[in-house]
Amino acid sequence: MPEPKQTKASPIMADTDIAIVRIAPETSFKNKAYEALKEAILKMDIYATPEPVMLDERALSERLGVSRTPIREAIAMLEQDGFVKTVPRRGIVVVRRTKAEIVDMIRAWAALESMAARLITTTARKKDISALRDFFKDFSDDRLPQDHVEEYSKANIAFHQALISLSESPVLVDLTNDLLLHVRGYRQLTIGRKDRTATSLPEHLGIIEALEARDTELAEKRARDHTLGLAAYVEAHGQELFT
Amino acid sequence: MPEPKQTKASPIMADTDIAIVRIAPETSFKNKAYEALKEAILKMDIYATPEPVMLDERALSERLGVSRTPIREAIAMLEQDGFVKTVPRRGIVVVRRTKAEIVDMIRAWAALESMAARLITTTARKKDISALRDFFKDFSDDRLPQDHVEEYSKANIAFHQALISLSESPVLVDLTNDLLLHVRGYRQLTIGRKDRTATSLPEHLGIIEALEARDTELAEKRARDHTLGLAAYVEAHGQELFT
DNA sequence: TCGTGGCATTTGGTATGCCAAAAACGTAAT
DNA sequence: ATTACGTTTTTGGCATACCAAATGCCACGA
Repeated sequence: MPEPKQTKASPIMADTDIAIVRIAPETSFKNKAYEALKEAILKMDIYATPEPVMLDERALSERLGVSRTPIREAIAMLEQDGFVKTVPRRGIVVVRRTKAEIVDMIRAWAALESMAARLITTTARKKDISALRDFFKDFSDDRLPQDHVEEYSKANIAFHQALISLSESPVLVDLTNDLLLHVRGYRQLTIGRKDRTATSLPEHLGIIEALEARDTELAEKRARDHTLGLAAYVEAHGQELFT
Repeated sequence: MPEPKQTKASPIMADTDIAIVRIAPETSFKNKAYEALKEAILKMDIYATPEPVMLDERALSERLGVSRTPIREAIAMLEQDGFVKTVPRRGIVVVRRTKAEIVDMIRAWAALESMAARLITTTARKKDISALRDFFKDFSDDRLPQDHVEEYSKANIAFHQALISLSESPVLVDLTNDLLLHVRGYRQLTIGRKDRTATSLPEHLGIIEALEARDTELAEKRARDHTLGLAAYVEAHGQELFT
Protein backbone atom coordinates (compact mmCIF):
# COMPACT_ATOMS: atom_id res chain seq x y z
CA MET A 1 0.00 0.00 0.00
CA PRO A 2 1.18 3.50 -0.76
CA GLU A 3 2.24 4.75 2.61
CA PRO A 4 3.10 8.46 2.59
CA LYS A 5 6.79 8.81 1.84
CA GLN A 6 7.31 11.06 4.80
CA THR A 7 10.11 9.57 6.94
CA LYS A 8 10.07 5.94 5.99
CA ALA A 9 11.83 5.13 9.25
CA SER A 10 12.66 1.53 10.00
CA PRO A 11 10.51 0.06 12.79
CA ILE A 12 13.32 -0.12 15.30
CA MET A 13 13.95 3.61 15.46
CA ALA A 14 10.41 4.64 14.83
CA ASP A 15 10.08 6.31 18.21
CA THR A 16 13.60 7.67 18.38
CA ASP A 17 12.86 10.68 16.25
CA ILE A 18 15.19 12.91 18.22
CA ALA A 19 15.43 16.59 17.60
CA ILE A 20 17.45 15.88 14.48
CA VAL A 21 14.98 17.73 12.36
CA ARG A 22 17.26 19.70 10.14
CA ILE A 23 20.96 19.54 9.65
CA ALA A 24 22.93 22.66 8.86
CA PRO A 25 20.82 24.74 6.50
CA GLU A 26 24.12 26.13 5.22
CA THR A 27 22.89 29.35 3.80
CA SER A 28 23.85 29.86 0.20
CA PHE A 29 26.26 32.46 -1.08
CA LYS A 30 23.27 34.28 -2.47
CA ASN A 31 21.79 34.72 0.99
CA LYS A 32 25.12 35.50 2.54
CA ALA A 33 25.70 38.19 -0.05
CA TYR A 34 22.21 39.51 0.54
CA GLU A 35 22.75 39.84 4.26
CA ALA A 36 26.21 41.32 3.84
CA LEU A 37 25.11 43.91 1.30
CA LYS A 38 22.00 44.80 3.26
CA GLU A 39 24.01 45.41 6.38
CA ALA A 40 26.60 47.40 4.47
CA ILE A 41 23.93 49.59 2.91
CA LEU A 42 22.21 50.22 6.22
CA LYS A 43 25.50 51.01 7.88
CA MET A 44 26.67 53.58 5.39
CA ASP A 45 25.37 57.11 5.66
CA ILE A 46 23.73 57.51 2.31
CA TYR A 47 22.71 61.06 2.91
CA ALA A 48 26.17 62.34 3.69
CA THR A 49 27.40 62.83 0.16
CA PRO A 50 25.61 64.73 -2.60
CA GLU A 51 26.52 62.33 -5.37
CA PRO A 52 24.69 59.02 -5.49
CA VAL A 53 26.31 55.94 -4.00
CA MET A 54 27.03 53.30 -6.58
CA LEU A 55 27.79 49.62 -6.27
CA ASP A 56 29.88 47.56 -8.64
CA GLU A 57 29.01 43.91 -9.19
CA ARG A 58 32.51 42.81 -10.06
CA ALA A 59 34.11 44.69 -7.20
CA LEU A 60 31.61 43.16 -4.79
CA SER A 61 32.10 39.66 -6.11
CA GLU A 62 35.84 40.06 -5.72
CA ARG A 63 35.58 41.49 -2.23
CA LEU A 64 33.19 38.80 -1.06
CA GLY A 65 35.14 36.09 -2.80
CA VAL A 66 32.27 34.76 -4.89
CA SER A 67 31.29 35.06 -8.50
CA ARG A 68 28.93 37.63 -9.90
CA THR A 69 26.01 35.23 -10.10
CA PRO A 70 25.08 35.09 -6.40
CA ILE A 71 25.88 38.79 -6.14
CA ARG A 72 23.44 39.60 -8.88
CA GLU A 73 20.76 37.50 -7.25
CA ALA A 74 21.33 39.32 -3.99
CA ILE A 75 21.10 42.63 -5.81
CA ALA A 76 17.80 41.54 -7.33
CA MET A 77 16.50 40.81 -3.85
CA LEU A 78 17.69 44.14 -2.50
CA GLU A 79 15.98 45.86 -5.38
CA GLN A 80 12.73 44.20 -4.37
CA ASP A 81 13.28 45.59 -0.90
CA GLY A 82 13.71 49.03 -2.39
CA PHE A 83 17.24 49.50 -1.13
CA VAL A 84 18.93 49.70 -4.50
CA LYS A 85 17.98 50.32 -8.07
CA THR A 86 19.94 48.95 -10.97
CA VAL A 87 20.04 51.10 -14.07
CA PRO A 88 20.88 49.09 -17.18
CA ARG A 89 24.43 49.72 -18.30
CA ARG A 90 24.80 52.55 -15.85
CA GLY A 91 25.25 50.96 -12.51
CA ILE A 92 23.60 49.96 -9.27
CA VAL A 93 22.61 52.91 -7.17
CA VAL A 94 21.72 52.91 -3.50
CA VAL A 95 18.30 54.49 -3.25
CA ARG A 96 18.05 57.77 -1.42
CA ARG A 97 14.67 58.55 0.03
CA THR A 98 13.16 61.97 -0.13
CA LYS A 99 11.70 63.62 2.91
CA ALA A 100 8.22 63.03 1.56
CA GLU A 101 8.91 59.34 1.20
CA ILE A 102 10.22 59.05 4.74
CA VAL A 103 7.20 60.86 6.11
CA ASP A 104 5.01 58.56 4.09
CA MET A 105 6.73 55.52 5.52
CA ILE A 106 6.35 56.78 9.05
CA ARG A 107 2.64 57.24 8.46
CA ALA A 108 2.33 53.66 7.28
CA TRP A 109 4.27 52.61 10.32
CA ALA A 110 1.81 54.52 12.48
CA ALA A 111 -1.05 52.69 10.85
CA LEU A 112 0.49 49.29 11.47
CA GLU A 113 1.50 50.07 15.01
CA SER A 114 -1.92 51.35 15.95
CA MET A 115 -3.39 48.12 14.66
CA ALA A 116 -0.86 46.22 16.72
CA ALA A 117 -1.94 48.17 19.79
CA ARG A 118 -5.53 47.30 19.02
CA LEU A 119 -4.78 43.62 18.82
CA ILE A 120 -2.65 43.67 21.94
CA THR A 121 -5.52 44.91 24.07
CA THR A 122 -7.45 41.76 23.25
CA THR A 123 -4.79 39.09 23.28
CA ALA A 124 -1.57 39.98 25.10
CA ARG A 125 -0.90 38.99 28.68
CA LYS A 126 -0.78 41.67 31.32
CA LYS A 127 2.75 40.86 32.41
CA ASP A 128 4.04 41.04 28.85
CA ILE A 129 2.50 44.46 28.42
CA SER A 130 3.93 45.74 31.67
CA ALA A 131 7.32 44.41 30.69
CA LEU A 132 7.44 47.11 28.04
CA ARG A 133 8.34 49.58 30.76
CA ASP A 134 11.67 47.87 31.23
CA PHE A 135 13.00 49.46 28.08
CA PHE A 136 12.94 52.81 29.84
CA LYS A 137 13.99 51.75 33.31
CA ASP A 138 17.36 53.46 32.86
CA PHE A 139 15.67 56.83 32.47
CA SER A 140 14.06 58.96 35.14
CA ASP A 141 13.87 62.54 36.42
CA ASP A 142 17.45 62.14 37.52
CA ARG A 143 18.52 60.78 34.17
CA LEU A 144 16.54 62.44 31.46
CA PRO A 145 16.25 60.91 28.00
CA GLN A 146 17.23 64.17 26.35
CA ASP A 147 20.59 63.98 28.06
CA HIS A 148 21.31 60.55 26.62
CA VAL A 149 19.80 60.80 23.20
CA GLU A 150 21.78 58.02 21.59
CA GLU A 151 20.98 55.56 24.33
CA TYR A 152 17.35 56.57 24.44
CA SER A 153 17.09 56.17 20.70
CA LYS A 154 18.10 52.53 20.95
CA ALA A 155 15.61 51.95 23.74
CA ASN A 156 13.01 53.69 21.64
CA ILE A 157 13.48 51.37 18.67
CA ALA A 158 13.56 48.31 20.91
CA PHE A 159 10.33 49.40 22.57
CA HIS A 160 8.50 49.84 19.32
CA GLN A 161 9.66 46.49 18.00
CA ALA A 162 8.68 44.75 21.22
CA LEU A 163 5.33 46.45 21.10
CA ILE A 164 4.61 45.22 17.61
CA SER A 165 5.78 41.74 18.53
CA LEU A 166 3.19 41.58 21.28
CA SER A 167 0.51 41.66 18.62
CA GLU A 168 1.64 38.18 17.61
CA SER A 169 1.04 39.20 14.04
CA PRO A 170 3.90 38.14 11.79
CA VAL A 171 2.68 40.38 9.01
CA LEU A 172 2.65 43.49 11.17
CA VAL A 173 6.07 42.60 12.54
CA ASP A 174 7.62 42.06 9.15
CA LEU A 175 6.10 45.11 7.52
CA THR A 176 7.13 47.45 10.29
CA ASN A 177 10.62 46.02 10.43
CA ASP A 178 11.01 46.67 6.72
CA LEU A 179 9.77 50.22 7.14
CA LEU A 180 12.04 50.82 10.10
CA LEU A 181 15.07 49.71 8.14
CA HIS A 182 14.38 52.43 5.60
CA VAL A 183 13.50 55.10 8.11
CA ARG A 184 16.54 54.37 10.22
CA GLY A 185 18.70 55.47 7.32
CA TYR A 186 19.48 58.57 9.34
CA ARG A 187 18.90 57.25 12.80
CA GLN A 188 20.70 59.83 14.90
CA LEU A 189 19.04 62.60 13.01
CA THR A 190 15.38 61.81 13.52
CA ILE A 191 14.20 59.28 16.04
CA GLY A 192 16.36 60.62 18.81
CA ARG A 193 16.27 64.33 18.24
CA LYS A 194 16.59 66.12 21.47
CA ASP A 195 13.47 68.24 21.31
CA ARG A 196 11.25 65.31 20.54
CA THR A 197 12.87 63.05 23.06
CA ALA A 198 11.38 65.06 25.89
CA THR A 199 7.81 64.27 24.91
CA SER A 200 8.49 60.77 23.69
CA LEU A 201 8.80 58.97 27.01
CA PRO A 202 5.51 60.16 28.53
CA GLU A 203 3.71 59.19 25.33
CA HIS A 204 5.18 55.72 25.48
CA LEU A 205 4.03 55.31 29.04
CA GLY A 206 0.61 56.51 28.01
CA ILE A 207 0.43 53.80 25.40
CA ILE A 208 1.41 51.15 27.89
CA GLU A 209 -1.24 52.33 30.33
CA ALA A 210 -3.95 52.17 27.72
CA LEU A 211 -2.85 48.67 26.78
CA GLU A 212 -2.92 47.54 30.38
CA ALA A 213 -6.38 49.03 30.77
CA ARG A 214 -7.49 47.02 27.72
CA ASP A 215 -8.81 50.22 26.26
CA THR A 216 -8.70 49.26 22.61
CA GLU A 217 -9.72 52.59 21.13
CA LEU A 218 -7.49 54.64 23.39
CA ALA A 219 -4.47 52.42 22.90
CA GLU A 220 -4.93 52.56 19.16
CA LYS A 221 -5.30 56.31 19.20
CA ARG A 222 -2.28 56.91 21.40
CA ALA A 223 -0.08 54.60 19.37
CA ARG A 224 -1.19 56.23 16.16
CA ASP A 225 -0.87 59.80 17.36
CA HIS A 226 2.54 59.15 18.84
CA THR A 227 4.03 57.93 15.60
CA LEU A 228 2.11 60.44 13.51
CA GLY A 229 3.74 63.02 15.75
CA LEU A 230 7.09 61.80 14.59
CA ALA A 231 5.94 62.03 10.99
CA ALA A 232 4.81 65.59 11.51
CA TYR A 233 8.08 66.41 13.18
CA VAL A 234 10.14 65.07 10.32
CA GLU A 235 7.94 66.88 7.86
CA ALA A 236 8.41 70.14 9.67
CA HIS A 237 12.00 69.96 10.84
CA GLY A 238 13.53 67.43 8.54
CA GLN A 239 14.47 69.86 5.85
CA GLU A 240 18.08 70.12 6.88
CA LEU A 241 18.36 66.36 7.04
CA PHE A 242 18.24 66.07 3.30
CA THR A 243 21.10 68.42 2.48
CA MET B 1 29.12 53.54 -41.05
CA PRO B 2 28.42 53.75 -37.32
CA GLU B 3 26.35 56.85 -37.06
CA PRO B 4 26.01 58.12 -33.48
CA LYS B 5 22.73 56.64 -32.37
CA GLN B 6 22.06 59.04 -29.57
CA THR B 7 21.13 62.07 -31.70
CA LYS B 8 23.94 64.36 -30.60
CA ALA B 9 21.95 67.44 -31.46
CA SER B 10 23.74 70.08 -33.50
CA PRO B 11 23.66 73.69 -32.22
CA ILE B 12 20.90 74.60 -34.62
CA MET B 13 18.41 72.39 -32.84
CA ALA B 14 19.77 73.09 -29.40
CA ASP B 15 16.54 74.69 -28.27
CA THR B 16 14.32 72.31 -30.14
CA ASP B 17 14.40 69.75 -27.38
CA ILE B 18 11.40 67.89 -28.67
CA ALA B 19 9.61 65.30 -26.66
CA ILE B 20 12.45 62.87 -27.30
CA VAL B 21 12.94 62.23 -23.63
CA ARG B 22 13.45 58.54 -23.37
CA ILE B 23 13.80 55.80 -25.89
CA ALA B 24 12.42 52.34 -25.26
CA PRO B 25 13.23 51.26 -21.70
CA GLU B 26 13.27 47.69 -23.02
CA THR B 27 12.73 45.73 -19.86
CA SER B 28 15.20 42.94 -19.32
CA PHE B 29 14.46 39.25 -19.51
CA LYS B 30 14.80 39.16 -15.77
CA ASN B 31 11.89 41.56 -15.33
CA LYS B 32 9.88 39.94 -18.07
CA ALA B 33 10.32 36.58 -16.39
CA TYR B 34 9.38 38.12 -13.06
CA GLU B 35 6.16 39.52 -14.42
CA ALA B 36 5.32 36.36 -16.30
CA LEU B 37 5.92 34.09 -13.35
CA LYS B 38 4.11 36.38 -10.97
CA GLU B 39 1.05 36.43 -13.18
CA ALA B 40 1.19 32.69 -13.65
CA ILE B 41 1.39 32.10 -9.93
CA LEU B 42 -1.50 34.44 -9.20
CA LYS B 43 -3.58 32.86 -11.91
CA MET B 44 -3.20 29.30 -10.76
CA ASP B 45 -5.39 28.03 -7.98
CA ILE B 46 -2.80 27.00 -5.46
CA TYR B 47 -5.30 25.74 -2.98
CA ALA B 48 -6.99 23.32 -5.32
CA THR B 49 -4.55 20.46 -4.98
CA PRO B 50 -3.33 18.91 -1.72
CA GLU B 51 0.25 18.39 -2.90
CA PRO B 52 2.47 21.48 -3.11
CA VAL B 53 2.94 23.18 -6.46
CA MET B 54 6.52 23.06 -7.67
CA LEU B 55 8.38 25.04 -10.29
CA ASP B 56 11.33 23.86 -12.34
CA GLU B 57 14.00 26.33 -13.41
CA ARG B 58 15.02 24.48 -16.53
CA ALA B 59 11.47 23.86 -17.65
CA LEU B 60 10.64 27.52 -17.15
CA SER B 61 13.72 28.72 -18.99
CA GLU B 62 12.82 26.47 -21.89
CA ARG B 63 9.20 27.54 -21.94
CA LEU B 64 10.04 31.22 -21.77
CA GLY B 65 12.86 30.86 -24.23
CA VAL B 66 15.56 32.32 -22.06
CA SER B 67 18.41 30.85 -20.08
CA ARG B 68 18.25 29.91 -16.45
CA THR B 69 20.08 33.00 -15.24
CA PRO B 70 17.28 35.56 -15.65
CA ILE B 71 14.83 32.92 -14.44
CA ARG B 72 16.79 32.43 -11.26
CA GLU B 73 16.95 36.16 -10.65
CA ALA B 74 13.20 36.40 -11.14
CA ILE B 75 12.74 33.54 -8.69
CA ALA B 76 14.89 35.37 -6.15
CA MET B 77 12.64 38.40 -6.53
CA LEU B 78 9.49 36.34 -6.15
CA GLU B 79 10.93 34.78 -3.04
CA GLN B 80 11.39 38.26 -1.57
CA ASP B 81 7.73 38.88 -2.31
CA GLY B 82 6.84 35.74 -0.45
CA PHE B 83 5.25 34.01 -3.41
CA VAL B 84 7.69 31.15 -3.66
CA LYS B 85 10.27 29.47 -1.52
CA THR B 86 13.23 27.63 -2.95
CA VAL B 87 14.42 24.63 -1.01
CA PRO B 88 18.01 23.73 -1.86
CA ARG B 89 18.15 20.66 -4.05
CA ARG B 90 14.50 19.99 -3.55
CA GLY B 91 12.76 22.46 -5.74
CA ILE B 92 10.94 25.74 -5.88
CA VAL B 93 7.61 25.60 -4.15
CA VAL B 94 4.75 28.04 -4.51
CA VAL B 95 3.92 29.22 -1.02
CA ARG B 96 0.52 28.31 0.34
CA ARG B 97 -0.81 30.61 3.02
CA THR B 98 -2.62 29.33 6.05
CA LYS B 99 -5.92 30.76 7.14
CA ALA B 100 -4.20 32.49 10.04
CA GLU B 101 -1.77 34.16 7.68
CA ILE B 102 -4.53 35.39 5.42
CA VAL B 103 -6.47 36.80 8.34
CA ASP B 104 -3.30 38.46 9.51
CA MET B 105 -2.77 40.05 6.13
CA ILE B 106 -6.31 41.35 6.00
CA ARG B 107 -5.81 42.96 9.40
CA ALA B 108 -2.71 44.73 8.14
CA TRP B 109 -4.67 45.79 5.12
CA ALA B 110 -7.35 47.21 7.41
CA ALA B 111 -4.70 49.19 9.25
CA LEU B 112 -3.30 50.69 6.07
CA GLU B 113 -6.67 51.44 4.58
CA SER B 114 -7.92 53.18 7.68
CA MET B 115 -4.82 55.38 7.59
CA ALA B 116 -5.55 56.09 3.94
CA ALA B 117 -9.08 57.13 4.87
CA ARG B 118 -7.66 59.42 7.53
CA LEU B 119 -5.37 61.10 5.06
CA ILE B 120 -8.05 61.42 2.44
CA THR B 121 -10.28 63.48 4.72
CA THR B 122 -7.58 66.13 4.88
CA THR B 123 -6.22 66.20 1.36
CA ALA B 124 -8.46 64.69 -1.30
CA ARG B 125 -10.79 66.75 -3.44
CA LYS B 126 -14.50 66.39 -2.96
CA LYS B 127 -15.17 65.35 -6.53
CA ASP B 128 -12.53 62.62 -6.37
CA ILE B 129 -14.12 61.23 -3.25
CA SER B 130 -17.59 61.27 -4.71
CA ALA B 131 -16.30 59.55 -7.81
CA LEU B 132 -15.79 56.46 -5.70
CA ARG B 133 -19.51 55.82 -5.96
CA ASP B 134 -19.13 55.10 -9.64
CA PHE B 135 -17.67 51.72 -8.91
CA PHE B 136 -21.06 50.63 -7.69
CA LYS B 137 -23.28 52.44 -10.14
CA ASP B 138 -24.21 49.13 -11.77
CA PHE B 139 -25.80 47.90 -8.58
CA SER B 140 -29.05 48.93 -7.00
CA ASP B 141 -32.17 47.53 -5.39
CA ASP B 142 -33.11 46.19 -8.78
CA ARG B 143 -29.72 44.66 -9.31
CA LEU B 144 -28.40 43.42 -6.02
CA PRO B 145 -24.69 42.74 -5.53
CA GLN B 146 -25.38 39.30 -4.10
CA ASP B 147 -26.93 38.30 -7.40
CA HIS B 148 -23.79 39.22 -9.32
CA VAL B 149 -21.09 38.18 -6.94
CA GLU B 150 -18.31 37.85 -9.46
CA GLU B 151 -18.95 41.24 -10.96
CA TYR B 152 -19.34 42.86 -7.57
CA SER B 153 -16.10 41.33 -6.43
CA LYS B 154 -14.21 43.09 -9.18
CA ALA B 155 -15.89 46.39 -8.38
CA ASN B 156 -15.03 45.78 -4.76
CA ILE B 157 -11.33 45.38 -5.41
CA ALA B 158 -11.29 48.36 -7.75
CA PHE B 159 -13.02 50.48 -5.13
CA HIS B 160 -10.54 49.63 -2.44
CA GLN B 161 -7.59 50.31 -4.69
CA ALA B 162 -9.03 53.61 -5.83
CA LEU B 163 -9.69 54.52 -2.23
CA ILE B 164 -6.10 53.89 -1.21
CA SER B 165 -4.86 55.80 -4.22
CA LEU B 166 -6.76 58.87 -3.10
CA SER B 167 -4.48 59.06 -0.11
CA GLU B 168 -1.68 59.97 -2.49
CA SER B 169 0.60 57.87 -0.38
CA PRO B 170 2.81 55.64 -2.53
CA VAL B 171 3.79 53.56 0.46
CA LEU B 172 0.22 52.79 1.43
CA VAL B 173 -0.62 52.00 -2.17
CA ASP B 174 2.29 49.65 -2.65
CA LEU B 175 1.89 47.84 0.63
CA THR B 176 -1.81 47.23 0.18
CA ASN B 177 -1.34 46.09 -3.39
CA ASP B 178 1.19 43.54 -2.23
CA LEU B 179 -1.15 42.32 0.47
CA LEU B 180 -4.07 42.13 -1.92
CA LEU B 181 -2.10 39.99 -4.32
CA HIS B 182 -1.63 37.42 -1.61
CA VAL B 183 -5.15 37.59 -0.27
CA ARG B 184 -6.65 37.31 -3.72
CA GLY B 185 -5.17 33.84 -3.99
CA TYR B 186 -8.69 32.56 -3.62
CA ARG B 187 -10.65 35.49 -4.89
CA GLN B 188 -14.01 33.94 -5.63
CA LEU B 189 -13.97 32.22 -2.29
CA THR B 190 -13.58 35.14 0.04
CA ILE B 191 -14.02 38.72 -1.07
CA GLY B 192 -17.22 38.07 -2.90
CA ARG B 193 -18.97 35.55 -0.76
CA LYS B 194 -22.66 35.95 -1.07
CA ASP B 195 -23.54 36.43 2.55
CA ARG B 196 -20.99 39.15 3.05
CA THR B 197 -21.77 40.87 -0.20
CA ALA B 198 -25.10 42.02 1.14
CA THR B 199 -23.55 44.11 3.89
CA SER B 200 -20.55 45.21 1.90
CA LEU B 201 -22.15 47.84 -0.29
CA PRO B 202 -23.80 49.86 2.48
CA GLU B 203 -20.55 49.88 4.39
CA HIS B 204 -18.72 51.20 1.37
CA LEU B 205 -21.21 53.97 0.97
CA GLY B 206 -20.82 54.76 4.64
CA ILE B 207 -17.10 55.17 4.18
CA ILE B 208 -17.59 57.50 1.25
CA GLU B 209 -20.03 59.62 3.23
CA ALA B 210 -17.62 59.97 6.11
CA LEU B 211 -14.89 60.99 3.71
CA GLU B 212 -17.08 63.59 2.08
CA ALA B 213 -18.00 64.95 5.50
CA ARG B 214 -14.27 65.25 6.25
CA ASP B 215 -14.91 63.33 9.43
CA THR B 216 -11.45 61.95 9.97
CA GLU B 217 -12.16 59.77 12.95
CA LEU B 218 -15.36 58.35 11.55
CA ALA B 219 -13.89 57.63 8.15
CA GLU B 220 -10.95 55.91 9.72
CA LYS B 221 -13.20 53.85 11.95
CA ARG B 222 -15.55 52.81 9.18
CA ALA B 223 -12.73 51.86 6.85
CA ARG B 224 -11.05 49.85 9.56
CA ASP B 225 -14.17 48.11 10.79
CA HIS B 226 -15.25 47.23 7.29
CA THR B 227 -12.04 45.42 6.46
CA LEU B 228 -11.72 43.94 9.94
CA GLY B 229 -15.17 42.55 9.30
CA LEU B 230 -13.79 40.69 6.34
CA ALA B 231 -10.97 39.38 8.48
CA ALA B 232 -13.41 38.14 11.08
CA TYR B 233 -15.51 36.55 8.38
CA VAL B 234 -12.59 34.66 6.91
CA GLU B 235 -11.51 33.58 10.35
CA ALA B 236 -14.96 32.26 11.13
CA HIS B 237 -16.07 30.80 7.83
CA GLY B 238 -12.82 30.23 6.02
CA GLN B 239 -12.19 26.78 7.35
CA GLU B 240 -13.46 25.01 4.30
CA LEU B 241 -11.39 27.20 2.05
CA PHE B 242 -8.22 25.52 3.15
CA THR B 243 -9.11 21.95 2.25
C1' DT C 1 41.37 75.95 -29.61
C1' DC C 2 37.55 73.40 -30.14
C1' DG C 3 34.91 69.69 -31.57
C1' DT C 4 34.38 65.47 -33.91
C1' DG C 5 34.87 60.67 -34.58
C1' DG C 6 36.29 56.41 -33.01
C1' DC C 7 38.39 53.11 -30.15
C1' DA C 8 39.03 51.08 -25.55
C1' DT C 9 36.81 50.40 -21.31
C1' DT C 10 33.23 49.77 -18.13
C1' DT C 11 28.96 47.66 -16.78
C1' DG C 12 24.85 45.15 -16.49
C1' DG C 13 22.49 41.19 -19.15
C1' DT C 14 22.50 36.61 -20.66
C1' DA C 15 23.96 31.96 -21.94
C1' DT C 16 26.36 27.87 -20.71
C1' DG C 17 28.76 24.42 -18.28
C1' DC C 18 30.02 22.02 -14.26
C1' DC C 19 29.35 20.58 -9.47
C1' DA C 20 27.42 18.33 -5.38
C1' DA C 21 23.54 16.85 -2.92
C1' DA C 22 19.52 14.32 -2.96
C1' DA C 23 15.96 11.96 -4.87
C1' DA C 24 14.67 8.29 -8.14
C1' DC C 25 15.54 4.05 -10.12
C1' DG C 26 17.07 -0.46 -10.63
C1' DT C 27 19.26 -4.62 -9.34
C1' DA C 28 20.75 -8.19 -6.53
C1' DA C 29 20.81 -10.66 -2.18
C1' DT C 30 18.16 -12.72 1.52
C1' DA D 1 8.61 -10.41 -2.04
C1' DT D 2 11.20 -7.27 0.47
C1' DT D 3 15.18 -4.98 1.72
C1' DA D 4 19.68 -3.21 0.93
C1' DC D 5 22.83 -0.98 -1.84
C1' DG D 6 24.77 1.13 -5.80
C1' DT D 7 23.93 3.83 -10.03
C1' DT D 8 21.56 7.25 -12.65
C1' DT D 9 19.00 11.34 -12.95
C1' DT D 10 17.30 15.49 -11.30
C1' DT D 11 17.88 20.03 -9.27
C1' DG D 12 19.53 24.17 -7.39
C1' DG D 13 24.14 26.73 -6.66
C1' DC D 14 27.95 28.73 -8.60
C1' DA D 15 31.63 30.11 -11.90
C1' DT D 16 32.84 31.78 -16.28
C1' DA D 17 32.63 33.66 -20.88
C1' DC D 18 30.63 36.61 -24.08
C1' DC D 19 27.65 40.43 -25.60
C1' DA D 20 25.86 45.02 -26.37
C1' DA D 21 25.09 49.48 -24.78
C1' DA D 22 26.93 53.55 -22.64
C1' DT D 23 30.92 56.24 -21.27
C1' DG D 24 35.19 58.35 -21.48
C1' DC D 25 39.55 59.18 -23.32
C1' DC D 26 42.31 60.71 -27.09
C1' DA D 27 44.02 61.67 -31.38
C1' DC D 28 43.09 64.03 -35.51
C1' DG D 29 41.47 67.84 -38.20
C1' DA D 30 39.06 72.27 -39.26
